[in-house]
Amino acid sequence: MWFRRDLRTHDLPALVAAADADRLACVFVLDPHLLDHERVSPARKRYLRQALVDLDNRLADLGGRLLVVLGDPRHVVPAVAKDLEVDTVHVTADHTPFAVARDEAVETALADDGRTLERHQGVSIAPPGSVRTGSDSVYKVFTPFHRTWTQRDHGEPLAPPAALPKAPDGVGRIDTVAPTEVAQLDVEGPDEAWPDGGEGPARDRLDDWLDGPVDDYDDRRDVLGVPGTSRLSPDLHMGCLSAREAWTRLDRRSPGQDTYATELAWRDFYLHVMAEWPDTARGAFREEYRDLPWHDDDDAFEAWAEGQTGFPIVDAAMRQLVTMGWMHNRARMIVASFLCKDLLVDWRRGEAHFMANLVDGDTCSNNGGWQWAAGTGTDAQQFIRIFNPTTQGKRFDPDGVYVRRWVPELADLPNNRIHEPWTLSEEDQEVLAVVIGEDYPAPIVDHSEARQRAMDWWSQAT
DNA sequence: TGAAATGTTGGGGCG
DNA sequence: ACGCCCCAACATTTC
Repeated sequence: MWFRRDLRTHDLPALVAAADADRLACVFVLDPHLLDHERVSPARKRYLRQALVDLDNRLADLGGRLLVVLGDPRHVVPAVAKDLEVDTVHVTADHTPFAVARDEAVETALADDGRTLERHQGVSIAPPGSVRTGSDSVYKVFTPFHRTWTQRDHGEPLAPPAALPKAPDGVGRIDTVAPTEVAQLDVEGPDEAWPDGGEGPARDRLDDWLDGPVDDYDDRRDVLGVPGTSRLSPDLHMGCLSAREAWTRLDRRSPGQDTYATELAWRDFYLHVMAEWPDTARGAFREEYRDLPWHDDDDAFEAWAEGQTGFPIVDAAMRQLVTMGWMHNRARMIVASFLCKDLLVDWRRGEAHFMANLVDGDTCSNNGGWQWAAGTGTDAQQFIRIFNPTTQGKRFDPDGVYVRRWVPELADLPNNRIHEPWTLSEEDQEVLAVVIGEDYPAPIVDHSEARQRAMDWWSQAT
């Protein structure tokens, strides 16, 4: 069993199948890719380390253990398979272009020695490609996808195996590192802000979520200053939770549960889109938007990334991202619109910045969300969708709780100014010690001018 | 899971 | 009591 982003024992078809063998080794390969500072957030490394320890403990309870091997899986997996003389390597199929290419390479190398790579379902709720239109194509629009997807029987979650087979002889010869000793992932961070990784903490979070908060999801999911969302995204991304189990355990007793189920469907949708059209990982889903003349404006990008745009709601969100490794979904939409429309910076730069900082950074969901914001994706509208950061702030952070938390220099502003501090009189700026341009940046763009510029740019380019 | 412009409605102040 | 005006709140249309 080769674990990747399925670090759990519950509802894991690959593990159930692997547990049927006479002998079983459980392996995780720590790819140098997972250590790249430019691409993987510290919160995510810490999560991964804790998840490996948790998984090792769980496997131990079933009579197994987790072998953590350092290196490139393209070499490590075939080599370990050879050393242990295994017939079959079981995996949970992953659908990003990177994962698909990696698995094909491993499959080929295994086949050279007569071994098999066996893929199982388990990242998404419905297998990619299985939800199809009447004309037998993959859906490009969410709403009809959702209709079909909801009617589908996704099956019942599987229990963990009762026990695991003995390890193969020769397992002691494999060069491993104990899960508790993976120094490369030993990252210190603000404990209260970073989620603990692993199936144990993830299942606790799911239990707590389903125990009540999910029923208020409909009303509270867009309120930025309130913990009204599930916060399960890292658990689902790393596979410490089965999305299918989360979905199955909803009993639809409240609008909140229905709305949450729809969010799980969005996750499946973007995964299905990526599996079918892998080029979307590199550029616009819609061909006509692949060569838009985005502005290569480094100063604007830096101001955005550092939370120094002068728009409180944007700056709050960007600072939350860097500190927590996480950002509220409503805020993700706001900052994405700001980067793509107000600043006209290529959405792929924002996508990469998110991937490098998010604890949950998921290729499919992140890409789908960015393309939604940029207007290049499956949901492209005839009109150009441009968020007004001030309006969004007033609507979704009416009391300024979110802004005050993440932009402390604005904490003393009254509610009716907190989302547009530049409208304070000079006297008020002095009194409140928030002089615009000194204590807090002046807005780097005039939104209404930027909006017009974006609309002109869009009509020129398309 | 948009924003802004435009249209409609209804309450309150006032002559 | 009534008409008129203003304006906020809400709905619809347009981009």
